[in-house]
Amino acid sequence: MLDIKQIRKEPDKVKELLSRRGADFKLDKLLDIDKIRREMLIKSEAIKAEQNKVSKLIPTLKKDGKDTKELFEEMKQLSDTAKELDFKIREIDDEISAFLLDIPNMPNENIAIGKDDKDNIEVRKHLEPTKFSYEPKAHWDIGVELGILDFERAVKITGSRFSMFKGMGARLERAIINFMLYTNSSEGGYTEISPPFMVNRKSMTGTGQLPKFELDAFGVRDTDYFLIPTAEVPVTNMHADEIIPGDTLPLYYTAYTPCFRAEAGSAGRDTRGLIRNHQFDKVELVKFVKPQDSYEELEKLTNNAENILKKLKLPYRVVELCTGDIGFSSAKTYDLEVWMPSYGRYVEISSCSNFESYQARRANIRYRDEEGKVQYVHTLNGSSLAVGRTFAAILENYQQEDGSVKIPDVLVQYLNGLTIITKEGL
RNA sequence: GGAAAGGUGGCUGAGUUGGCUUAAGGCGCACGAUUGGAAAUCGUGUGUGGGCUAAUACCCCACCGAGGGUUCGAAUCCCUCCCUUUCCGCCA
Repeated sequence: MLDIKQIRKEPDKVKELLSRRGADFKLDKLLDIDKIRREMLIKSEAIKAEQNKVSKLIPTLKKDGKDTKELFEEMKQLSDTAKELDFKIREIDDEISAFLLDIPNMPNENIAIGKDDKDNIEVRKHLEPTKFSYEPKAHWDIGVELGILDFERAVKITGSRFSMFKGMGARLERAIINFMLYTNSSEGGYTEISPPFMVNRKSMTGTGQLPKFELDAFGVRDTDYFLIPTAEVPVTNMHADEIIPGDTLPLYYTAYTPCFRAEAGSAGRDTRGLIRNHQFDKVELVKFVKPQDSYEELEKLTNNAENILKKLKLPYRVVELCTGDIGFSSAKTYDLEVWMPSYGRYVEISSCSNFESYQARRANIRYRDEEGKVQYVHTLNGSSLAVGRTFAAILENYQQEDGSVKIPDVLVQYLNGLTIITKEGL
């Protein structure tokens, strides 16, 4: 969340930056109730100071046999007044905190101002879109024909927007995960984490999924737990309510998890194949860094994610998201988009963001700097990569005219030397 | 899921017949003294959040797992919840 002190100090700057997202957040109302709160707080604290003073005198008064009845009556009055004030302050606190939790992060000042994804900026490109001498097939056709994907049975077992990997499909998916994790830990220096796949409400709030986007998440019945929509949630919240020793920063983590998203609003788009499902696998990168390093770290993290695509020899481009398209908690985001022949365009496969102190403030993640001062860390994360979409991209970009699919070189060692998936080979 | 015990500052550990505790003592840590240097010893300091403020200076408020309550006053009494440990049950 945003810093209420900053909103007080430079309201115009905050308003201006937030307005670049294309919405109005009524900060004046927030500032009004904040002012009332502080006035009441000063009164309440003055009363408590008085109570403390008197309390220290009472034992002596009693010992001297003085009559304290009148004093007690006075103090009772004060105490009641303080309680009334505190009750109102608590109400305002709840109101302020609900308000702040619903306000998104301020976009970084330097990113492109825009309305939606049409205003995003292509930063760079790697490899040309794959060319075919025949009409390329979509991954859902390739996978089903090879018998490595089974959508019909997934729908039978669960429902629409679920998928199932079979035989070499399941093995290929596992190979992709292992390749990503291994590359991230051995080359990127990320520590591998295998976190819980369900988290509590506090964790979902810490990273920004709640309270505003509760409908997008799957809750677990009769509990207050949620299936994680991304490993970002458990891994970022690892350090919630902690003060991290400054000399241990930066911290790099990578985690493979399934991800569960209800995404009620997106029904109707990308209805076929692996692109938009309620459950998908993802390998995530998460960083905790010092504020002054966070933008350099974002570049490095994006490069780490790109590195996976490069090694897989998949054509992709890097897009800088404009102010109208960045996520709720993000200050700056690069999307990696892979070439998807069936779509005839690039499709998002990774999203790398710098959240600055926004999540750190929500989740209370701090560190002690060189001068011993406690301050909020900056958090970052990015997918490296979404596994289902990587699977789809491999099928589509590595497909052969006879319906088989070549295995990218870097994955061969994870498949015991297998170089091609054919129907006969199953 | 059942039973019991317990959650105190960076760690350890007192305090639970409510008020000389503004949380004792010890360890650790930081600085200083001592020393040729070190150890030992001695001294001083040692948290987080909030308010006020130019201030990361004073001062004030809050915090003994979390949240309520009783009281002039709560680490201490009451209620609810969470967690930990041990034992039992169930189970991969």
